[in-house]
Amino acid sequence: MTMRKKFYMTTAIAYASGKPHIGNTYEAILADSIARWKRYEGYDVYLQTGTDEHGQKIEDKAKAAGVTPQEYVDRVAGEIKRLWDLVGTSYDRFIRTTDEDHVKAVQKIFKYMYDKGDIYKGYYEGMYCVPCESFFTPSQLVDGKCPDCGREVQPAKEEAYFFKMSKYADRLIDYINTHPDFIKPVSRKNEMMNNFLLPGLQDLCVSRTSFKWGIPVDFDPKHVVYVWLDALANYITCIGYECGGESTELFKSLWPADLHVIGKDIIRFHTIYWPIFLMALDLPLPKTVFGHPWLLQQGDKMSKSKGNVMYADDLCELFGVDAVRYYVLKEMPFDNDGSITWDNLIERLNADLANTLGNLVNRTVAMSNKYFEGSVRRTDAAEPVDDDLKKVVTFALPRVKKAMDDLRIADALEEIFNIFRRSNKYIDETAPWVLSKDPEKADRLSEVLYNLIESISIGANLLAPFLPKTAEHILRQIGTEPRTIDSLQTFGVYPETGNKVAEKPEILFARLDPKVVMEKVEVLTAKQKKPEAPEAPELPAIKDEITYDDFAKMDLRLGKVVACEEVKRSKKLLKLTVDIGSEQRTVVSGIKNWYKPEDLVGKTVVVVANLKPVTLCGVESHGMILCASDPEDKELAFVTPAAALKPGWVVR
RNA sequence: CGCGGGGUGGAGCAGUCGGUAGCUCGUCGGGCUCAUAACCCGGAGGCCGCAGGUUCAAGUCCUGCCCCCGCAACCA
Repeated sequence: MTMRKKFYMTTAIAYASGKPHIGNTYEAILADSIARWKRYEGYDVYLQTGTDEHGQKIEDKAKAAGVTPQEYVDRVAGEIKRLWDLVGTSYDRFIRTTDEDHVKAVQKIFKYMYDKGDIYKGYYEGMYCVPCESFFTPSQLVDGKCPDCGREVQPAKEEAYFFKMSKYADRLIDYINTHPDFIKPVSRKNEMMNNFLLPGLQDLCVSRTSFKWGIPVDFDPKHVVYVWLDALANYITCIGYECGGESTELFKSLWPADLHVIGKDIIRFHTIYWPIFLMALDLPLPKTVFGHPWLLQQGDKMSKSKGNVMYADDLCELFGVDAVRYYVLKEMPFDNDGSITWDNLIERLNADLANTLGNLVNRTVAMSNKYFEGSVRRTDAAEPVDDDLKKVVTFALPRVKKAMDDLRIADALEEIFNIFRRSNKYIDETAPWVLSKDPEKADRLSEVLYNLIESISIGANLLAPFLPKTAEHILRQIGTEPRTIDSLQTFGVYPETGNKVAEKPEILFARLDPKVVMEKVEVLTAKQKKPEAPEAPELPAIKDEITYDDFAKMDLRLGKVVACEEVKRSKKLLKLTVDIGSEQRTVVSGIKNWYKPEDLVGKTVVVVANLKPVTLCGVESHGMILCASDPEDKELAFVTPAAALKPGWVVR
């Protein structure tokens, strides 16, 4: 008996802060398709997915919802699992980071790293907001105030645990350089190298005391483990890794992972921190980390505030699971972001699923019934025209295989659909309806239909990993069962005689009428938007009371902009030269998105004249220009006096 | 001069080693009637971002410039 080769793959675990949109769900579909393909190829696949349930954000959301964090994540994790199930994700375990085995395992890992000396206790320095109990780096502050509540912050330091990243950096650089398959697509590899590894890694703060909702450090319970260390560890804890002890057989047989499927936004965590954590545990590194692109709605990120969110359950209800799977798999390029729009969706489904595939199956089954009462029989009445069909059909497997090895799912689907396109053409070439008029041609007609059914059979088998239900449906209609992957390169495995197709062809995918669909979409999105309405951008709370003396500390002056230019290499900064009467000041302001330099020259603005200078993108800024904006910074304008007053006059 | 990716017919993309510019959709015309107004064939539509250079020959190599997008750095 031969052991089948194992293939351990994972998705990222989904952050349980809210309902995931179709872009998030895409990852589950993508991973599932790869998993099913690998299984079909004969691998013993273990697919891991789940939810990431700790962290401040979840603690806050729970508080806002008036429930405990556990209640909150129970609800969201349930929703995520439901969606993953809905789209057919064939996972072996759905882990939750609140699962008891995971929690215990993470505590052991933390302890092990600490004992080993890779984690040490130090101090986290930053600006602290007392009411919020939060630390911020200077860059996170808004106008020098707490970004959450807008109150004063003070320099403080907090006890924290740090991980010695630098210790393993050289080994990691070496690993990445000698393992070209480690980071895919390669463009991401350079990004990581140049931005993080080569400049030198900072030690990473791996514990928090500012919130409670996390895995407690068991030997120092006022700390919780940093969410990323917690989350990344799921890849080993879920299969039974026992730190400093005997891991399960499952773990021993599966680790190292063959493939982590993740979004491109978290490549850094998976190609830098995760491998380094593994090195600290003396575990081998995963073979490939695939950072897939994003699915965008009309080129925009989906977000609730934009009101353009599409959810997997809505889409499945409108179009069916396989249609949704097909779209996201097909429309996603390898290293560019894909896009989903209602129009595209409808067009794609009509053209490929309804027309090319659905109609092919339908007409073939209909002809079988019409001409032979559904009986399929091979007659060997071959003609040269058959050769190209057979060639295309039997060559599909190696092509699909190649595409899948490169993780090019869209290309794989394209190859499969070539079978169906070629088959449609074959019908035209052979014109069965003409053959049917000549009783002498009955054998030839039978052979033509056999060829078609065999082609469809091979195509359906190839399609199964991507569109499982559809494949099954097709096979049922042509009266056959799934077959082995190797048999797909042989034309004529479908029984030569005695099989029957379904008596009545069923519509595989009905053509969609854009008008009808859009009406349903309107209903859906209207429903979505309603509860959103009260959530409209709220104004920040009024800050704590101050005294007149506090106010008087500020020196506000009118200034006339005498020159203005962009700060090069910056995205938002303008460098202004402002005449404030007594002198000319250089002030840097982040308003490039709203103003062009020439718009500002000659304008009178209000300058905070006694603000401590700072350097921004290499330019020293002496002061600040007062501006007003909405909470989301969509609109912004500088403040100017109602009459033409002189530069240097005091504002109070 | 921070790093990297990209600009190809209306849309979305391919173009490996430089050698007549392809695919899917849409569009126009034709064909067919087994089928879900579907299927098949054909046409139109591209100075392959701009400007130079190397070459017998460049979308493909080199140089410069413009624009977009990631990542990094700052919205005082």
